[in-house]
Amino acid sequence: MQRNQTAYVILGILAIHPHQSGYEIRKTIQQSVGFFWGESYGQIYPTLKRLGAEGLIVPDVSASQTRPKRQEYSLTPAGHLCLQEWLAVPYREDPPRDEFLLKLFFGRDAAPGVSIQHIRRFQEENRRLLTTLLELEAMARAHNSQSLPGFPFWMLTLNFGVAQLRSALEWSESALALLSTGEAGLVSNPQPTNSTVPEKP
Amino acid sequence: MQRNQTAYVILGILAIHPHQSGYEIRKTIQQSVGFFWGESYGQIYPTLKRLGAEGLIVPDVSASQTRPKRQEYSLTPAGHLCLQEWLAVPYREDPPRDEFLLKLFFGRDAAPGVSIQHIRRFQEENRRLLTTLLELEAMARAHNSQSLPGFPFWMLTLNFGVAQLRSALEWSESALALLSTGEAGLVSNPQPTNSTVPEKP
DNA sequence: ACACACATGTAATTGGTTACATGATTTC
DNA sequence: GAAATCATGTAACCAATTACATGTGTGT
Repeated sequence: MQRNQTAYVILGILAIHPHQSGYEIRKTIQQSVGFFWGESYGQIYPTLKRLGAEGLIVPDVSASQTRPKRQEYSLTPAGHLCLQEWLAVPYREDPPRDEFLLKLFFGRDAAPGVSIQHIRRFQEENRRLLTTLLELEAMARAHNSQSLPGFPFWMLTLNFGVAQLRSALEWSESALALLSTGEAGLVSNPQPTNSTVPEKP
Repeated sequence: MQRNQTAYVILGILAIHPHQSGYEIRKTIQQSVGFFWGESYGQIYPTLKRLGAEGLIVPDVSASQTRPKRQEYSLTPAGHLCLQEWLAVPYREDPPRDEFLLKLFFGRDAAPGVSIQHIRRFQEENRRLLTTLLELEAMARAHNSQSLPGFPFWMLTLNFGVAQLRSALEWSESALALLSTGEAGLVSNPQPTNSTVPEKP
């Protein structure tokens, strides 16, 4: 097996952004790959220790300007090599589990209106996420970036997210339309129907 | 806490299709919700026992025509109620983890060509899955179904899958285009470029 | 005779979340 | 001086996969 995924995210983040502490690494993860990857402290701190013991990262001793005590780390050459090797290995897709789709699939056995509610929530969350991603994209384009060597890859994943969300939102409209004829029932929350899918500006 | 997801899939499957054994339940899962949900035997058999002990399902005693010894189960009224309650609870989305996107994101640090390889594989797998789903859809439409009360929900999830896959495939084309200018490197496997995205017939 | 699909299960391990414990620093 | 956020960590728990063990029936 040997799937230490957490370790590799940390290596990858440190490769882009050296001298970060566990706390910062987590924040960076949330802000950059957050929409398709998450890590908890309970996973990060122990892994940081382990990576240090294996010589893949080193705790920064210098530049003790840090206000509260905190430990920053950087990649060693061995760590960078390790990251590169992992990147070359075919990706492994872990078994998918989408509770939203599952509940929808079993919608026949749900009380009337339930599935519609789920789809509504799905829509709202996807809209929210989509606007976040579009903002991120705009910032990235406008701001510095561009010339950074990581930029195209970062854009690629962003574009992927945007494309998936748009398609999910389109689907959700047709899904609601389909269920409204026949389901309906007690459909609360008519909602001011805030526009529809955000478009790129 | 309290997310017994496995238990609910089993209840849901038995609600649609009673008198199934653990082995069959697993097959049914793979064939129906397989593209967004998976279960292993190590999870199914113990859960079956537990659900029996809780009175949510009953082992079928009758109709012992089954060639090899095997235990079939059916929902009890309590089990059906339990399923309904669970369906009404807002879905919980578990933290996303997409190793493909992660490796792509760190593509800057990969050897040349690596990211392209990943995308190629991604494309192939999505094409395969898409054709499978389209076949399923065609069968479902043509075949019996239609009138079954579960049909619209089943279609909804299928349509979702198809939409997501199409959008992913479109994205992958543009991604390859983007990486080909600059990456390239030693791009093996020029591949006979088997058409592109399958269209609906 | 051999292999493969049917069929049921258990044990070990792991990957991961959650909750808890603790304390410093900033901001209101 | 209270609250929020920065910051690091540990322990308990759990869901799930994997590998193993075992045996029957079917087809070649």
